[in-house]
Amino acid sequence: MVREILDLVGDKWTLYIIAALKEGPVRFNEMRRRIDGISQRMLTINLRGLERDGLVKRTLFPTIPPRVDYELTEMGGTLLAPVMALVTWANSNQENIRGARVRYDAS
Amino acid sequence: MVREILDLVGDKWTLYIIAALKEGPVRFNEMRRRIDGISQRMLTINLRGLERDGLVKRTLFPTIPPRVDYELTEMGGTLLAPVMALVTWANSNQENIRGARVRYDAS
DNA sequence: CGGCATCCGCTTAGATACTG
DNA sequence: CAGTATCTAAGCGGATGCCG
Repeated sequence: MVREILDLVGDKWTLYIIAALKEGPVRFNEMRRRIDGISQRMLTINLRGLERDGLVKRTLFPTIPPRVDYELTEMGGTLLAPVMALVTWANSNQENIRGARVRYDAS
Repeated sequence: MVREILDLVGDKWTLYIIAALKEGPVRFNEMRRRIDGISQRMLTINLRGLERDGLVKRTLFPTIPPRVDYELTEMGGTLLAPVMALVTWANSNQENIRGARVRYDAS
């Protein structure tokens, strides 16, 4: 079960979705734009999963055209810190990693 | 590039490998046993990738039979904290997530 | 023991088209 | 705008066999 959850939070897109929601509610297409490279299909599937797991809340405004807001739930908010720690780590270590790769590939 | 790194840490097995190395050097087959469900092939491939990225150090002892130790590099060690934060989060929230799923599936 | 090479099925995700 | 449906290829990963 813990395994299942780690597979979830360690999923390719989950990190980006959580990070994209850190400022507050975001509409569907706005998220697509924020998460470079994600397809409509993948965003939908992953958002459904996160909603099912109680990490993301979906709010439909039945206007025309329809509007849907996604935001972190309370539990989703508690995941933000660990996720952002990872993002920060990635930012600060990109140079080191690039260097390591160059050295490795050279040998 | 940051994207590439996040894909790395968000990889299915990376989190487990890093976590498995937190106590110190571990031999290949010992890791296999610690990481439930990973195949030899996947462990090898992922360890190579992490070695290339400078996160894991591989030490070969040319004895018979051969012995190979894997351990976190200094940079790999700095990734431990964020990763363990995620693991801890997964542990503390498994009940909430299970509950959320039951509620979602019921509706 | 700690791999690498090959084969292969099956999931996954991207592209595309369609809808309320 | 925010999806759903369908198709397809690409690759992920498991199984197996062999090797130093």
